[in-house]
Amino acid sequence: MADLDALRTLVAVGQTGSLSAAARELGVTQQAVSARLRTLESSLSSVLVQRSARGSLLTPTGVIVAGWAREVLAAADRFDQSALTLTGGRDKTLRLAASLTIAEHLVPRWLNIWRARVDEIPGVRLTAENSETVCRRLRDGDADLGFIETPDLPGDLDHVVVGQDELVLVVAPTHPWATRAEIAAPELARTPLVLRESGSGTRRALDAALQSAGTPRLADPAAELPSTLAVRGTVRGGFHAAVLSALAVDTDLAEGALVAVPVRGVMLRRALTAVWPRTGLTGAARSLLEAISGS
Amino acid sequence: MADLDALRTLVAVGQTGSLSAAARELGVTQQAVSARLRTLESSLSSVLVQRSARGSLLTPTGVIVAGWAREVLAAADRFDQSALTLTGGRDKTLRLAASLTIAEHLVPRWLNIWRARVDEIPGVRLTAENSETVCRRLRDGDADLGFIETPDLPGDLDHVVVGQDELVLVVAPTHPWATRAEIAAPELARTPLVLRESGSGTRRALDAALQSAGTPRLADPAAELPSTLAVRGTVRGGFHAAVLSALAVDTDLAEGALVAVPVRGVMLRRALTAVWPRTGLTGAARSLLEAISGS
DNA sequence: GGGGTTTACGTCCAACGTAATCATG
DNA sequence: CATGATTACGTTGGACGTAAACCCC
Repeated sequence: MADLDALRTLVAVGQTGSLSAAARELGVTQQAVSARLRTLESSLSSVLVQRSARGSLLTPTGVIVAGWAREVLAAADRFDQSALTLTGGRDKTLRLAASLTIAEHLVPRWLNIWRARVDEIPGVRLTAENSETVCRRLRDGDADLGFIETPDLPGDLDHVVVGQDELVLVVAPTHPWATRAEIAAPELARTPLVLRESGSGTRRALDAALQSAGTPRLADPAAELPSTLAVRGTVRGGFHAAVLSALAVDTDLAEGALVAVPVRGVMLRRALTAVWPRTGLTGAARSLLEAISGS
Repeated sequence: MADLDALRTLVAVGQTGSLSAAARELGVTQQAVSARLRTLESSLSSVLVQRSARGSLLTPTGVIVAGWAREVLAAADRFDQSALTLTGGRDKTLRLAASLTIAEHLVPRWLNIWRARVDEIPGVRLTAENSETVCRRLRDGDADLGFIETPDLPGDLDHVVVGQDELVLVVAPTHPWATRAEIAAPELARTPLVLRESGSGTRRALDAALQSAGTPRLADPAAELPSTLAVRGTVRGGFHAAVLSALAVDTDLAEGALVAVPVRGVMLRRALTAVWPRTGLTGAARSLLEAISGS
């Protein structure tokens, strides 16, 4: 609805107190700022800026809209920061290889913490792939540090546990299970769920957990979808339940779009492990690991 | 850097598993989707989608980028939701009037909770103004429910406390105080701070708290700025400290862009109060209040 | 007169839709 | 041959910069 440039403009006006100053900061003409603002104001049908002959102030409405805008811009900045790690700098960059869930949710967070603790962090290049590939890259010297979520650790690499990932049973708020206090493991196992294709890390972890809890094997899935994204979408539709990483659904849970249902009789949890070659940690990798574990 | 439509497109492709399906969902031609995707891919210089003659799948990189994109889109959706409350529907809408900090940070959150708990919430119109104006609107029948953060409650309105707002002393991570265990109230009072103009609610609250703690009056400010936005920016510059609402800086604190320093010897805290006319609460207002307090 | 702002106008690029082409199961 | 993707091309609208005018201390 509202484009990012318009929001950035509003915030700049709020910070500087003048359209022209905001224009200088943004590197556009003052007229462009004026135009952007009027477009934004009309699209919200609210007056956001009190213009005057010597400076402009945000109206009360402008203040709160600018506050809301800051949230969006912060999210966009985080995206840009994360995206930068895909291409990475040239030399002296820290090369990370992480399995999907970790690369998506945890690595950006860790890099943020690292940035806050260390004055100047080196460039980072992040690649996302499955656990076996992560380990192969480390052996081949194509990566300095890896993160995996499988229980089976390779013997020829050093490792340390850096966190836990919990799997949670989620349903839409309208689903019958949404109001259940808990679901017993066997009932979960025999109910058709929305699942990733077999072989996916999350599905293997669920399988393994149920098996070690002694419940019957998983029922045939209600649907088998190629991505967590698609699974989430289907669950929000309201007809089926799924088991997903807590990391993947935490915002949905916080917003109330999905509901977590406790499962009794099985430990749905797996360790997240950092791995690196026996030849040792590079300085940057060691520094990052320290930042992660110190948090 | 990346525009929202491109991100939306990527997510749609991930959910549907095909460019054409995504195009239908987005209401554009399939060619447009193809073009958007290629622009995005080249701007990130990464392959995000594995195209094939019968469907397309996200690459591992595509999966994590789509995940990051979802965060941005969720933030944008929250913005749109909040922005809707500025114009509001027509009749049967709940008219809220809130002071700035509450309107900016809390009302959107409360409405989300309300939405999650009640099947269908009515339209909402939100106006932001200072506490006196909020009360006047309630008396005049121009609003159904108000939220204020002043300690002085008008006697002719009903009220209930709905939360607490904490004021926190914040500095940049590079500021000398960033590593201090605590600051004593008198030291805070005699240090020039970055403040809002006198008369602002936050400044009055700080003044009152220090006074009731028996410390000397506040020193002359290091700078007097017209908006919290500007104050935040100056503090991030690193030279000065400020006292701001915890609500206004929580994301900065979480990201490590600012550091909170405990203050000893003074209670920097104020109640957030819902107020409404003696004539009673409307049904919608009562329902909202219940959702807030039940959370 | 020196910020600060708006109005007017011409330019240009980026995004889209139509149409034709290619690939695959 | 139906489905899905790309390439090619012409149109257009929105966003920007230049220029001129206005307003207030």
